[in-house]
Amino acid sequence: MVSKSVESKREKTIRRILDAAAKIFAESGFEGARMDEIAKQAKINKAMIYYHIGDKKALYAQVLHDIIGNAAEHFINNLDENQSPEQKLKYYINALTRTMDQNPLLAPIMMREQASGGQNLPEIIAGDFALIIGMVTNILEEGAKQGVFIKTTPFIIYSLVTGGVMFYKGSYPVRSRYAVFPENVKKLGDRVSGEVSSEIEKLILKAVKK
Amino acid sequence: MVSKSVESKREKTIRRILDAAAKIFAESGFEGARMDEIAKQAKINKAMIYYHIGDKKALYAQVLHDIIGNAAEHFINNLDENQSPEQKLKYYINALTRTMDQNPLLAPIMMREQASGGQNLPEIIAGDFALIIGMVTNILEEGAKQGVFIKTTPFIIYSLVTGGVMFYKGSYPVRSRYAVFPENVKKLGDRVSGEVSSEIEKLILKAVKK
DNA sequence: AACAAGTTTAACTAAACAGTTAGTTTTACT
DNA sequence: AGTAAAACTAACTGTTTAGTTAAACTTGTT
Repeated sequence: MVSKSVESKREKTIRRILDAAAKIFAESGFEGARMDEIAKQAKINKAMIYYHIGDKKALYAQVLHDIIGNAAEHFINNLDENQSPEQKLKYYINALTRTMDQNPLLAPIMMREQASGGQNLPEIIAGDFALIIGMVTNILEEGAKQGVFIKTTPFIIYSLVTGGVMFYKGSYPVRSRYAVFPENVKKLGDRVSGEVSSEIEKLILKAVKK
Repeated sequence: MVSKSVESKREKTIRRILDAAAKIFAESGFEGARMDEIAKQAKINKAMIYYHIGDKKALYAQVLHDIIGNAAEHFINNLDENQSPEQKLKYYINALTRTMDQNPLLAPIMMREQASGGQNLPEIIAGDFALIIGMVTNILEEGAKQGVFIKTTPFIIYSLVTGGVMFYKGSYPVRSRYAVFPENVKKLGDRVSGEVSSEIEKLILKAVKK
């Protein structure tokens, strides 16, 4: 039988590996990530990755599930069905920005996954995305039915919000690296919850309200 | 002296290399791209890349300049300064979507560059982006000064539009691959100019108009 | 035709890489 | 204390990769 302390040691090693892997995959992408570098970052022997988790693909799938799967679940479970469509749409933008700030690796990993056409995206994760898209679609259709929202293509709204937030946050390293960018851009940070979220909420609601 | 026909032969080889490289870099990213695969795709000997252009980094920089630099220039030169801020903002969205459709490699390459924090982004290309951001900023500030637009953070509008368009277009392979996505999403294509552009123009203008 | 400059090729090298293995230490349980 | 399973380590292997080189071919010029 496996005792508690052995279990916790195992879990600790796995946690170190997954944290390091998420960081390296976010920085360098699947192809750019080096197993030796992940091991070094995690301060464990490289063979431990193969022992506890598996090869590079298995490790990547695990990282995706860890980061995206949990976020998606949290997202949907916390939506209050009794709120108005306006409030729900605000909730979505607010929850999205907070999730992105809480896990800064989400934006780069999602962007890379999209750029590669989802070559390494497990179907379960695609299902998580589908749930969120369905949620936003319902909010917008409910609003249109109630006559508070204009008729829109929900996926376009979803794209503007999700893509916009990812773009804003993801552009931070580039914005801050190069001196060529204008000062009004250079003074912005990488935080999207808070003021940025408020402004996006206002803009999007103004756009869709009847 | 270098004659016409030698020159055209040289140019032809370089063109083959750059076209192949753009495709492979878009599909696989900088780290994922293989010099042998680019050579095979271009139907030339791998040594020709090093002879005519240089190493992998130089090739990537050349591809970026070819795709982004030209687009950015075209963008700014075609803006009609005599138009109203509303018309200019519409022009920007319209030009962006047409550029994205004309060059399908732009979206994935830009997304990867952002995800990597611009690790391989030459400063000249960053300057091209800065010009476009400056253009959008001017349009929005001009509109606000004239009292036709509300006061906004221009870079947020820029992010919503650019990120939104890239997200919509970039998500096409994932949307069409997996059966889990709802039908209202599955029926959408990857084209962003035309109907998608019109709807984004309407939404964004509605959002920023006083 | 002879030459030189530009272009192309196939074969090569050295380094980096994912993944393995045999042997060692740690842990939990009796 | 003894033991067996689990966790770990260092050194290794075979392959893939970016980049090179020397020799051959092509083209324009005299």
